[in-house]
Amino acid sequence: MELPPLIQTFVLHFGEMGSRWGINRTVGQIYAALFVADRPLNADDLVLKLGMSRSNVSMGLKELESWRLVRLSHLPGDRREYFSAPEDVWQIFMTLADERLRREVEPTLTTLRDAILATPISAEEQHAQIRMRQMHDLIDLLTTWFADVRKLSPGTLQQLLKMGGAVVRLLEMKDKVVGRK
Amino acid sequence: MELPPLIQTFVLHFGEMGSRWGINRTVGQIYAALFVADRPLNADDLVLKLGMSRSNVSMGLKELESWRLVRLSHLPGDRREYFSAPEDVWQIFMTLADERLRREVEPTLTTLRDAILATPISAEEQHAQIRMRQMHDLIDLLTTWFADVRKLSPGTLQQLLKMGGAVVRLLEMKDKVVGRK
DNA sequence: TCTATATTTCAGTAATTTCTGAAAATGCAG
DNA sequence: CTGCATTTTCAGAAATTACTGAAATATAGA
Repeated sequence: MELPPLIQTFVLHFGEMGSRWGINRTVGQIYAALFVADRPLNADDLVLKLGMSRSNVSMGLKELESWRLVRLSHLPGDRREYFSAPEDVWQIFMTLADERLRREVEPTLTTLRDAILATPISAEEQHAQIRMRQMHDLIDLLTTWFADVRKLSPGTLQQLLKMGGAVVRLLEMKDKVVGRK
Repeated sequence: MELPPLIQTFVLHFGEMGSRWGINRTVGQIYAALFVADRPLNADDLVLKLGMSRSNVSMGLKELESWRLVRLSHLPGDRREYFSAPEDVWQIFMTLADERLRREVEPTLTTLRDAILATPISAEEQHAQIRMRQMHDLIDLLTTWFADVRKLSPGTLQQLLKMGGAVVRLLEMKDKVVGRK
């Protein structure tokens, strides 16, 4: 692995984290290397930097493309493809969240809905349905909230996040003004 | 696997999801079975329901205990340990979030902070540090926000989530009242 | 204490996932 | 077209992770 020590630590850490998140280690390393790079990198750059096989890099990049986490570009007079991570970390986070929602959360909600709609044939199944509905409602609440704040401009969203729990005081204020109990 | 079809689908789905999240398939199945069960289950119940070895169940339960996701109980005149998932799905979600923060996010923040504090020995490292700081600040913003709303009562939090992006209108209202531009 | 029951550990095996080199496919430049 | 640079595919090898049965350990009650 041909990387400055500071970057190597980061790349290795992300490899480990990747494997804890169902993304494999080398894919994590590739993304980390692209993320900190000061210019787009081609597949051979990554082979050199990360010390893995060409084919492995190719598969890793395909995987990252399927997550919409990399940008493709070309250099004049160079046929090779160059890859980079988006500049805006906030956008990277949103893309990641969107993909996880689509790949994991949505299928789970579908499974839950189907099970909830089925006719229970025993008390055991009836209780299971109650539990599944609780889980469904929680996931639904969280994803609906996310889809909603997702639409805000990054600036507004950031402002909102910085406020944290303090927004509650505003709610109370509003209730007082409007006159709710 | 000795489970009613409706429950079996749920258990299998959770097994698959578990393996996408760095939690292994059988641990996911065990938790799913406990989650929907209408009474606490002992290890042998799980062996019967899920068709896996006694030792595998034992290891899975240990893993779930380390995530603080199961409750232990005993039946009068029965030495065996009985396991159950907490009643409150909201609490389960919070525990999961807390553990993931502790195990994954905090070590990542530490790695990032260390790298940011190091002295860069090249332009490449200097650029990497800028990127790492961007990532650090985003993760820090999100975790700080979470720690803050985490303290709210489930009721208040739920109310807040239901509002979604609408809270922004309140912020604007406040700014108008207070007189900010 | 001893015994019976329950749980955990762990070494070996099985299953799965990751990784590689070689071959095939792609696609641009001439 | 043809030739060459580049990327992708894929079958097998390597590495990792999961799972099991058997043995060890723990513990409640007699």
